[in-house]
Amino acid sequence: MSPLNKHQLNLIRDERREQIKQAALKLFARRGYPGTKTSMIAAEAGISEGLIFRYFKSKEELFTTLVQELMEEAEKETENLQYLSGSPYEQIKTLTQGMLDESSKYAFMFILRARKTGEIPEAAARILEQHSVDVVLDRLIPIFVQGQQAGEFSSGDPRKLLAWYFYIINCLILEEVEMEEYGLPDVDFLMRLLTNGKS
Amino acid sequence: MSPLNKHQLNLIRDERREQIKQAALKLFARRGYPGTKTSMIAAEAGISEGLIFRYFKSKEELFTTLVQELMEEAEKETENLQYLSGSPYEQIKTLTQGMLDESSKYAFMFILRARKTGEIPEAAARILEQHSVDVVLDRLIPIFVQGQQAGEFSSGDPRKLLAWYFYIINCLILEEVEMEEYGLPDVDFLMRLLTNGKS
Amino acid sequence: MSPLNKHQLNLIRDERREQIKQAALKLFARRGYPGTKTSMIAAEAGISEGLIFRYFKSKEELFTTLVQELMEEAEKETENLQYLSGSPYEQIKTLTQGMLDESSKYAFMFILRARKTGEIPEAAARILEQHSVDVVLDRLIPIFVQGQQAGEFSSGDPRKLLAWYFYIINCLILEEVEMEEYGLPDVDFLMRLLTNGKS
Amino acid sequence: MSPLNKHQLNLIRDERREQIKQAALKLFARRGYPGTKTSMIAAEAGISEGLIFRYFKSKEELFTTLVQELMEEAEKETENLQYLSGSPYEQIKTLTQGMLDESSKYAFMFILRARKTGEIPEAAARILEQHSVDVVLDRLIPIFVQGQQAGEFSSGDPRKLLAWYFYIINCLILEEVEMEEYGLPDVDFLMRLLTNGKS
DNA sequence: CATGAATGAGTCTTCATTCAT
DNA sequence: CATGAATGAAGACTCATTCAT
Repeated sequence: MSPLNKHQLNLIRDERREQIKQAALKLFARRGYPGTKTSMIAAEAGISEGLIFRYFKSKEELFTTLVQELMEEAEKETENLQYLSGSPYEQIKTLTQGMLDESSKYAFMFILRARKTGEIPEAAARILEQHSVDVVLDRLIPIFVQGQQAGEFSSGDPRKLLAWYFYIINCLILEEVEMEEYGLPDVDFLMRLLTNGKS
Repeated sequence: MSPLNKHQLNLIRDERREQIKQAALKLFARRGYPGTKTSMIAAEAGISEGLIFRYFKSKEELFTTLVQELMEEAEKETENLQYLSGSPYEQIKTLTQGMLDESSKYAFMFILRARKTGEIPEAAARILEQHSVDVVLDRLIPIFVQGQQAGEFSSGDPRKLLAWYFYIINCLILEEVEMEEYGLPDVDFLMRLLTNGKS
Repeated sequence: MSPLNKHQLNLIRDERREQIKQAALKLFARRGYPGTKTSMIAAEAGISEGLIFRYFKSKEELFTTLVQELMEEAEKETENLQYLSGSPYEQIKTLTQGMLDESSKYAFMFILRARKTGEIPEAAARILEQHSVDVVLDRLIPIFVQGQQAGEFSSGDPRKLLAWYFYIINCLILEEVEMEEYGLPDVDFLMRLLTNGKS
Repeated sequence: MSPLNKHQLNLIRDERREQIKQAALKLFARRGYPGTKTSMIAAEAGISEGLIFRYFKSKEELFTTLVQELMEEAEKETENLQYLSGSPYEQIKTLTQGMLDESSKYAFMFILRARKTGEIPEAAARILEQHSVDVVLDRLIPIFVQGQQAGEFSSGDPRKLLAWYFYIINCLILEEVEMEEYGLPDVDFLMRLLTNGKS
């Protein structure tokens, strides 16, 4: 009787849900939680405003869902750090490049902004608290120390240097301004922060 | 005749005005124009919400006043760049330090955020347009080139290197997160972006 | 000890009170109760805003006092109607002129506006209710009938004609617009409403 | 696809818009711009306060829209004056009757009040300035003069007599108080202002 | 399922009123 | 007594959310 069978409906549902999540991700990433109006999400997703609420109980749930899923992904990615290959320099560079890459840009931006701004739903805040950032740093320290020993990286407290370095990378991701003239600083330029500049 | 003379009243008015401006500066700097509620400004200034409107016609005027005054100050500061002393490295370092300094932090953050976000009152946007950022960069190029010749700075397009460098400094100012463990990256660390790392 | 003795203080008090009442009368008359801000009254009276409240407990009390006093005066004036002299035409004309006269303009306007607008304090409304407008009309009817018999006024229900006539006079008082070109209609013109136009 | 087609939605929108405009017209006409609260308009229209703002950007825009539309209509009506028929007396009477008629009452009252009170939005004031009232008067003068020659109207400066007459009509429209006993003065009564009273 | 009209709680702003001086 | 700075409750407007269609 119904023109669409159950399976087809599920496909539509999933697709719509994804569509909304993508739109929301981008907007929350750039504008934060309170700065993102549901009307903007609807416009970005190309749907009506009301429809969002058939897929997510509230703006809050939509946001929290995104936090949840992104953190799970991040967890997995963190695991994959061990499979980085090449010299220490190359490994860090690859990682950096990955972070600055268009494809994952909004995911990083979203999480970073959520962390920075206190202004997120309680539930989302709790999820974020469960996932420490330091884990990543810890994994990178051995690589960095190796690089120091190889003379690729400048000497100094590895933890501090990496913390500062990634702090800067994070800031760049968050700001995302398209520099009109020169574009984003390239990765080799950024890596100077870690090297002796001899390379 | 009057219980408080005119002079005393003016002092009170000026003080209140300043108090409101300081509170607003801090909040606008961190949260942007729409993200800052007048109730927050009142709370930060320790006054009632209504009082703001005896000193400023509207939230919009308060914001625009800040933009105006800060840009005038910036203009003056730009003039002072010529009086920087020391080696090129030291000059850039001093400048950087000044930008990251607590005392001027909110001023920079305010202007940077205003520029980045389109979401400011029309009037404020027009004031910002009148003041180019590139002026500062142009003033620094000769210094930088001198530093390159002296071997203090790495070679490369001076304009591009400086643009990238200050872009990063700007991002740091904008983000302002207190890194729990190590604090903000120190200036010598940041300056590695410009040097060969030999120093 | 005090530079002003009690008597002098009372003089000041009375004068100030009168000053405030005059200012308020004018403004309430023109703009009605809610349309008149206390700041306007203060400005019109040339005093500070706060001072009003040393002489009147509230805007409401100020308004109600005015209603009260004006109604008492009106009562007296109504008595005086019997002393009008001249022909019926002249008597009505004199009365009309008196109503349109600058000196009593605001008093009439005030009361008329108060009556028309429901938007006045409860207490004021109750005072107004106690004083019927019809009393005046009733007093005029004999005069008007006399005029009809004398051929000065056109025939017809005297009460209705007078009611309409004064309704129009009231409207003119209420509107008070300065007609640029010709000024307010003059009384003889208005009186045509009551006469045969033969005069 | 959509549950209501575009046409139906437009009907709803137009109807609501009209509903709001009617409610606003009535209230603005009676109470003026600042005296009319949006909550009153909502109540009068039988809708929620917020809904007004989906149809009009602001109270100001709602008011200005009304001014605009009413002035356009007035323009057309002014054109139609030439098609008045009957004797001069009948023509003026018809016109007067039209102005006092229930159906157009609020439109006249609205415009008259807007003109009288300076307290309207800038944009509305500018529209009003573009439309002179004198045009109507000028059109009526020939008719009136004809009536004078025919002995229907009393002699005297036609422009002045008409100005006074319509000034009074305007006042009546503005005041609109329902006279309990006798209702509004009827038109023949008012016309006595212009005639010799012989008729 | 999808739409967008409708609602109401919260923000910006005004204004009567209070109060320190 | 007189001032004007300060307050808070109410009006204008926005936006997440609901719901008839």
